[in-house]
Amino acid sequence: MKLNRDFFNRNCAVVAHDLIGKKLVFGEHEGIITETEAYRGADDPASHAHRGITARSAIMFGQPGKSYVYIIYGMYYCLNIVTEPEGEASAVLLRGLQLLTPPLTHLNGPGKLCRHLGITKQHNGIDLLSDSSFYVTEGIESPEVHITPRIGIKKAIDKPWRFVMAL
DNA sequence: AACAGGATGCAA
DNA sequence: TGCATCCTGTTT
Repeated sequence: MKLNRDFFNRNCAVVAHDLIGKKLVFGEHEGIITETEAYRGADDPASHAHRGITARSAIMFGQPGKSYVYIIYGMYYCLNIVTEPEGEASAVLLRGLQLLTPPLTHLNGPGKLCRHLGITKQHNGIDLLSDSSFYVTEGIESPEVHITPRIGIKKAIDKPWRFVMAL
């Protein structure tokens, strides 16, 4: 059962928490989401949307349930899902995936995740609610979730907005 | 522990 | 035009 718009139309930290254990489908690839991070807008210095709308960050202000793909350090793609009502900048970064399709490995890190799935900038702005091959469905019933500060950033490292599924 | 690789956006 | 950045693989 595909997650509906209301699931993403909530506070990004709540969505990031609830996405743990859900199943991501991307073409032939399927996997359980094991690690996420929440990013907000003006109140979050670590977010691309911190300084307002730019060509890159505009999607974060848009409709919840859409994909946000950006290039980091010039070579890796990172996959996010837009959350909160239109006009409220926020997104959830997908950092970890337990593959259900070969090679059944655990993808650790947003760059590796996108590289394996074949996600590129052409997958930016896709509506996961209306796409037939790129979406999120129910997965594990009640996974145990660990909450920690976000990693890989230098600002706002105090906010506990990283969510990891317990093994 | 340091760094290369190199798109993007901001300050200058 | 310069510099920092939501990363990763390779080399000290």
